[in-house]
Amino acid sequence: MINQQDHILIVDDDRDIRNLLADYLEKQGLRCTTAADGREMKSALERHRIDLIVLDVMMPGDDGLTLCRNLRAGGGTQANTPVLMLTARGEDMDRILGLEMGADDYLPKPFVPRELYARIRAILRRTRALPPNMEAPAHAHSTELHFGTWRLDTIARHLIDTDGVVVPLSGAEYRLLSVFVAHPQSVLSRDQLMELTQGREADVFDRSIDLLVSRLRQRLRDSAREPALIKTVRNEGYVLAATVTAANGDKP
Amino acid sequence: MINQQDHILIVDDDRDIRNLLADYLEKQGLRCTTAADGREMKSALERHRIDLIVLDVMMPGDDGLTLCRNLRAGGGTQANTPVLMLTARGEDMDRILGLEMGADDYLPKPFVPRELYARIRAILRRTRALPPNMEAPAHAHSTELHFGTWRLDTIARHLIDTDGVVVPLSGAEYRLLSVFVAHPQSVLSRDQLMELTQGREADVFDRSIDLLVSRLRQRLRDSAREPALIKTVRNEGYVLAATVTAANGDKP
DNA sequence: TGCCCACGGATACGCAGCGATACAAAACCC
DNA sequence: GGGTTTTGTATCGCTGCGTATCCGTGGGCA
Repeated sequence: MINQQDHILIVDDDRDIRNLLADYLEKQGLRCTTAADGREMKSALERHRIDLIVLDVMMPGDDGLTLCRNLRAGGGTQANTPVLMLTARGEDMDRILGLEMGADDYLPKPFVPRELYARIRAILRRTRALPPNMEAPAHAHSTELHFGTWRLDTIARHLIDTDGVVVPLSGAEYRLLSVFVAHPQSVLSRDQLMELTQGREADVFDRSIDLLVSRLRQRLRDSAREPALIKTVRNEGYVLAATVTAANGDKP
Repeated sequence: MINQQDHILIVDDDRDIRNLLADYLEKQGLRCTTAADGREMKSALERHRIDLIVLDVMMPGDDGLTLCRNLRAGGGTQANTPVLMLTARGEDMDRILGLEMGADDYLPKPFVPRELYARIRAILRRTRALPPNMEAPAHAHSTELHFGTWRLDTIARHLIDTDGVVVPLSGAEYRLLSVFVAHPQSVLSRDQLMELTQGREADVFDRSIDLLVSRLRQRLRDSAREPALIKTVRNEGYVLAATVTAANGDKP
């Protein structure tokens, strides 16, 4: 498969700065997405697998500090994404890096893009190293997700039906299903699914997602004709038409 | 969590290093105490409420690993204090981070103080974030780790099944399994596994990890076709699909 | 209503990634 | 130093997943 690029999300209200930084970083071989405010940032985080966020402190509406704190506190799947904060000189650096905010580094303006790139690489190198086993015992979130008549065991990475029969999943199938259960009842385009499962973009006439959905439906014993779980939305994508409830898989 | 300064204990036999680090960290707003050996460390722990210990591995007398293990096993009030281990590159990183030793992170020398500060912040943030009452189990020093139907005896370095039958492991097999057990449910790439088990980089078409996994699966009586424990994630690596719990191996 | 046609389902097939076995080199052990 | 155990290399075969292709179908439009 391809050399998976790191994906940077740049959040800044100034359009020129956003584009300038994105252009520079892309020249250095990074992949970039931009967002103008907290709302766009949130939506970008839902649509892409982001490796690092560059966040401006000074912004109208929610400022960078607030956004960073919310990100960390939110507990979403991307709550631990590294953050590099862009600050004006003289701001309270300690607080930014401090425990409350939880940024991974900061860069005072003005700066040269080269410096930004260097810091991004440094942070990525650090975080790339294995996360030390912070969460040894039972995970905060649950290990079994119920939807329809199925349970998805997120530890064993397989399905269990009502009779307790285990249905194994391949790696790609598990990733795809994970994405669906993370976004139930919302239509996911092929681009989004591609992005969220593989972190890469789809070629123009890529049908691999269709095929994967087809294989997943077989696993779920869901027919394409009358799908109970994964419904096709013509010209748009697919939807998981079921409610997902979290339950911990503790056995008595 | 507010203005109360975090208090770091630096344990290193080299006086210059101790002072250098303490000065730097104090400039960053942390409070520091230093200790030259295990005895001083113990006494500092009795006299102060320490938030994090920076511990050098290489020391005359008791080395850092021993001190860390004793700290965890001792069961004192500070038995769960986070530990950041300073190591020479190529040391047995998986054991350091592993559940047996119970360090929270390590930093290979040489490093820049800034890096140390960043990691300290990261650890404090993580441990702060944990609910206050879930004490101990995370890092309780234990000689036996349970996962699936197996127990891993980390002293004898072998496996025990439900019937008490002992399955021996070779050195490489044990190291690999330790890494998996220290990072359950996360997909580990071949590069990471190579790094953590051997401390060296993989050649382009190195298949030694595959082979080792295969041998380990045999030991665990886990088939590659329908793996219950070590699952293959195509193009990515392997994942231990089980929860790991630390238990002390005391038998009634 | 009937035709068109684009979209998506299904099947076939190829390839690269992985599993397994055999064998060689290296390390270890009396 | 010879035998044993462990670990890496070479090779072959299988399979998961992607591409190619064909077919069913459903909606738009006259």
